[in-house]
Amino acid sequence: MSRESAAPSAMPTLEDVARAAGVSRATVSRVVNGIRNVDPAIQQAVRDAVAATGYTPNRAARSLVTRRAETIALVVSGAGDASEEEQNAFASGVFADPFFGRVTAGVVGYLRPRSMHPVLMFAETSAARAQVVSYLRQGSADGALIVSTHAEDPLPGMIAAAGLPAVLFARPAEAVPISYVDLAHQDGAALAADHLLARGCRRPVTIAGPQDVPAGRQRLAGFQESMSRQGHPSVPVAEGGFTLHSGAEAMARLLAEHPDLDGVFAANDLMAQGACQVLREHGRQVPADVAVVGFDDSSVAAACRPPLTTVRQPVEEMAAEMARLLQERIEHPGREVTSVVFQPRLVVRESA
Amino acid sequence: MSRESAAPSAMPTLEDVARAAGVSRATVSRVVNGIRNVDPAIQQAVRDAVAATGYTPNRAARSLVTRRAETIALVVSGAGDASEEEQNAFASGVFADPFFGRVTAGVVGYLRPRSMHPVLMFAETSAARAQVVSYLRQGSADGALIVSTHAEDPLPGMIAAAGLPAVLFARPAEAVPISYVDLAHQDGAALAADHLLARGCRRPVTIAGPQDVPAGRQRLAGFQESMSRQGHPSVPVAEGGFTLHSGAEAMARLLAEHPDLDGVFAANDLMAQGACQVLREHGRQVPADVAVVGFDDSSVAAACRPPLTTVRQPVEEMAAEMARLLQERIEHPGREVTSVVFQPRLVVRESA
DNA sequence: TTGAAAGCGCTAACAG
DNA sequence: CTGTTAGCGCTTTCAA
Repeated sequence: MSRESAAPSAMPTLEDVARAAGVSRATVSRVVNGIRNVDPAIQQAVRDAVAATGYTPNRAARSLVTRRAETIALVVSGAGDASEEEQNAFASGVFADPFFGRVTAGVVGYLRPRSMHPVLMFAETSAARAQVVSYLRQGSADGALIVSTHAEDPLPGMIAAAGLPAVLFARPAEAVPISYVDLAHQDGAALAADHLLARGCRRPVTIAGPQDVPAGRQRLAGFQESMSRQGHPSVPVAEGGFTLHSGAEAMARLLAEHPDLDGVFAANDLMAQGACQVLREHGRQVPADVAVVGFDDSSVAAACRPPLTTVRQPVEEMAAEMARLLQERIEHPGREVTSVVFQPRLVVRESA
Repeated sequence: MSRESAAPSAMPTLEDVARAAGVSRATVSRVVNGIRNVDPAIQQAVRDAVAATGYTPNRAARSLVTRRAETIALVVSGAGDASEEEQNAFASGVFADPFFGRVTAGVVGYLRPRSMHPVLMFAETSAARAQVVSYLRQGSADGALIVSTHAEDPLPGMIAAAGLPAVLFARPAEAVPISYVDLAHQDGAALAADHLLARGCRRPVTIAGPQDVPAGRQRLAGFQESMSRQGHPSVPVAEGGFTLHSGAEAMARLLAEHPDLDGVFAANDLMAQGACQVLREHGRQVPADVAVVGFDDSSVAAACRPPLTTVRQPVEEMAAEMARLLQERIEHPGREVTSVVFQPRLVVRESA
């Protein structure tokens, strides 16, 4: 038999439990919600009745009166307006970067112990962005955790304008009254510069991230500044797009123009991995001939050959903090927005 | 000013719109839900009122009466009972495999045009599994899309026993009255075997997936069977765990025991990539000295050096089909469970 | 400490 | 074609 019993229609309600326990709905509600001032004996009776009936509170009914969905949205946002095909590519592409998996893990790590689960949304088109706003306005979620992939992302502004609770990963390009968590990217890049120089690099180059993304700009600035302060005022730069492929291409360009380079700082691990591949294909040993430092300490850093020396961005902790900030904001809508900036640290492996 | 206006308390209701339009709640409800039989003039008046008031239907209220959450759960399930630390590792580890990103993309691709969004849940401990069941029983989601990482996963059984709508990715180890989508793994592995032999391999070996996972077992069986039929009754096997690292280790073992090998079939791309790394480190050229075929056609296949010849598993389409089957099941609970098996195909790149 | 009663915002008969 | 009327299942004053 592959026919299932129609369980849903038989779902017991508070009323059923109340009848079974010989008390009122209100009393059952109280013990279910752990409110004191209920006679221990009755409390036990209710608990038995709950077990006997297999009662589970109906979330919609509860939300209707509490005005809380007990759900938050995790939205991966982009800019622009992609075609439907590009949309799907966006969704798979996003997870090709281990970064988002870490964000997810951090968010779930915080939410789950609190019996909450994130609703996953992508917002790379104006229609999708409108869907996100409407989702929140419907009360389907109490707030949003937003991870933008572009600086000109209009979503934070839309959310702020609608007065909806949200927290961003990374400070937005233009000031918006929304809390965010971020990393001291410049400090991290400086760490990379210092390490490269300390191990004796004479001709450093860098594969920068996209310069229309704050993190990309800041990492480059931090690297250049530290280098410049230490006698390397103009380090060759090739811009990549935070992908493995773009990192490989950038490395090839750099190699062509500066064959004598002996150290490279890639603005993320994926590009560092691409750089390592190209370096090897050009017969350069890493780190013997060329030292490579990445950024993020994502899963590819350890998997890369050789394992990548990199700047650690504590994504999971940052994501958890984001969730915490959001919850705080949902509970206390009046409070000032507060942001948290994490400090990176260098993780030395074999590539430099 | 960083204080936001308290929008939520002022959310307009159907009543407000009705008053503004000079009609009844029911009429407003009708036009909002696109039900015919409403005078065009009134329809317009209502639409204007909706726009004027900025009305958005309250999801909880609607769910309460329709008994539909319009939400589905996407659960990544495991077996066993991990510690809290392992739990977080599970969550990040899951997304380290591009497979899950593709599943997510496929699911979202189907759901989004229907204004639905998945709630992401991990279920690798008994407590987490209980949370999933309770989440569904609460009516927080209308059904579940389950992707198991282990064969002994008890979740499908629990879901089936509770009579909750669900669809699985991959056929469960023991029969459970739940629909599933799956791939003809054996056929795919046979494709790989044929290709290896066709290009002249004389001493093939294989890096199998974990043998406690059906897909792992089936891919090995399909490969062996096809090989055996073509004169290679006992191909050397090393078992891996579907991770890059395990693939590298398996390759090293195989290389040590069978230095003359000239072709390897890895049961997934990640392991194939690990194999390529080890092969290169041992001075073997791919594909000149050793041909390598992977499985999945995940994002790493194209990124690998050299690009991987692999067996394509149309994960996105399978995931979308899963969502479709679930929706069907939610709408027609009485119907028989139906499953769909997809056919793999070979994607030839450079590694073989 | 407990119960009665009033909704939360919406949909869905059922009349008209 | 439109309005009236019941609730959906739950929380929460307010009395008792």
